[in-house]
Amino acid sequence: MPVARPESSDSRVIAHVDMDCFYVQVEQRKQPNLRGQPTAVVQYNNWKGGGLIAVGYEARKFGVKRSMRGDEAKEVCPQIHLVQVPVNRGKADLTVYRNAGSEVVSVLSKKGRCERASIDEVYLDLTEAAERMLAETPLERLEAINEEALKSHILGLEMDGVDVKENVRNWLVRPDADRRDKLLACGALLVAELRLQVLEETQFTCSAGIAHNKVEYTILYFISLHLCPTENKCLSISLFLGFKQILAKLASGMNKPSQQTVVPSSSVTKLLQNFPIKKMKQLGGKLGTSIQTDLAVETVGDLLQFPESKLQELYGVNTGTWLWNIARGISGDEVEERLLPKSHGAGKTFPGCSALRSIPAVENWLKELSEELSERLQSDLVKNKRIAQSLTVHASAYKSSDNDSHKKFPSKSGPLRYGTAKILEDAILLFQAGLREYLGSHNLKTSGAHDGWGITGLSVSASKIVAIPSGTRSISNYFQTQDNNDVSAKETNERFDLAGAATSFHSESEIYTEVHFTEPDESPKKEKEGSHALRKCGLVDSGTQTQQASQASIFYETEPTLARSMSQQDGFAQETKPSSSGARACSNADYNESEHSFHSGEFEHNIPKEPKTSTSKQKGRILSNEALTPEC
DNA sequence: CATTATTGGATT
DNA sequence: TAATCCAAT
Repeated sequence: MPVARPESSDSRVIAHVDMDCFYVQVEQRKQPNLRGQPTAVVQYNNWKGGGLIAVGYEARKFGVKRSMRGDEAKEVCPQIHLVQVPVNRGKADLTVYRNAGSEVVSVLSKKGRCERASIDEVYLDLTEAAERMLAETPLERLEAINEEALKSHILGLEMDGVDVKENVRNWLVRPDADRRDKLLACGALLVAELRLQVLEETQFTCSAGIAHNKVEYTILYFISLHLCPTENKCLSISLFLGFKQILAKLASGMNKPSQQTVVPSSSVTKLLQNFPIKKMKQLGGKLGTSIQTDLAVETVGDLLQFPESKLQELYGVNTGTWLWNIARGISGDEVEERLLPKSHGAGKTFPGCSALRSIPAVENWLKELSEELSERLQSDLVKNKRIAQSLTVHASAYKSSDNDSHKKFPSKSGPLRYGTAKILEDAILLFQAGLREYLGSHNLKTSGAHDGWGITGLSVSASKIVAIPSGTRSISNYFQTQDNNDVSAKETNERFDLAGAATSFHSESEIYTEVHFTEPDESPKKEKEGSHALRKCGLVDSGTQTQQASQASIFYETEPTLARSMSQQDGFAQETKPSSSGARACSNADYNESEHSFHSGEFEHNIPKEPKTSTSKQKGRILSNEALTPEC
């Protein structure tokens, strides 16, 4: 539930920066010939042309929409360039976009507190910078104003036809403005600079809103979403909100991306008055719906009539006050300093007939997912000196036999051990625990026998990430929860020596850092599993169960970067891959969405991936070719 | 079971 | 801490 933080007469300067059709921009930077062309990014091309996850502005003019299928997009815009999301290990790989997002963050985080809100969005708290600017340079005497700042849209500012920029300039430097407006004006200047800097350093354009808190931004987001593409929508929304002039103005500027908009507090009340309640952040779901029905409220303005006490008794004290404040554009939501994600996850869905129906099929996919996750954890460790402590496996499933077919598949989690093989091993155990519970009394019998169940989604994620304080040589201290008995700190130390052996080298355009972990003399082999924490959780059945503390005991295996992975992983694969042809043959679900089968010429292929030589993958290719049905 | 893949946050 | 749900993009 939303929690209200007491806060009023808020003079912060909060900006929200949102990349324009980010994935498309990333692809266009990679292939500059796509610039100016109608372009969309699509993933998985073998079913109805794949799903669009980003649509460029040129393509939007043709009515191409996000989450159309590639085929539909082609229908309305035959010239469209469809770029595939990179596929690795049989699944979409968003790494390039994550990295591009990081580039942007590193520019935007220079002027104030910065919160990475998603892969392509950040919040900035520019209060201090704005105050400084105001103190140093009284706006009235500001000579050179960034051209970009002059293009700002000021909500509520009447545009009397003449020179728009002059109008904006006047607003920005208006001597009789109150302090809060002046701060916003400074914010607008700062953001203009930042956006230019982003463009210079990354070649990406972005749009931004500047307001006194996070909530006000919601409005901008709504407006930009709905006004952006077409004139028609623009008109209807304008009428709907009753702000024809302002919004029309805004809309005309929205033709091109790369805009910024200021929300002076004087404009907030009017804007919120007719703002649809369901579009407010946090109210898009059930709470929003119940407010609509309980109170017959359609817009934020409608909420104003209800006293705080009434809202509190209906929705609880916290949510009640939160609502009361929101209706008045008041929000104490802080911008959290956070440049890095709090968790990593790799997942894939297996819709329709692609559902996984055998344990080996599931294990194969868990392997792919675990590899990706491990790679990302490794990179996070090296780049950011952070360690994840918890591993979670989620699945969704159906059960056709039992009438109870819509039972939820339980998620399972436990301590995370580093190393691809360890992660896979634990992921499999967690999955099996989930499956047993899911199937209840059903005995899963032998590995391949599917008893009317199917897995329609799988994901493996890592969370509880903690930083290793810089200057620390050993990390063991940062893992253990108080009770640790059988794995001594000393032993863990021996296994992981971060600062000790870090070297870096260049490779193409990227910089990799290689960290050598010291291997324990006697490698912890299978026997070591007896002490694994999962056993303690009862997730594996073993007679020889060693008593084990619940601490996150982490065994680092050496993780070199490129070439090595083959031998090691293949070795492991053989170990874990329970069955071969038999079980595989019965499952067309095995690798049914591999990247090899696209319709030639229909897509702009993403940099031909180097043949990822993995035995499992090759087997998968062969299999999927014969197992693929036209629809599937 | 065809809006996928990820995130983050809150509740219990 | 684990599991579950919800919301957002």
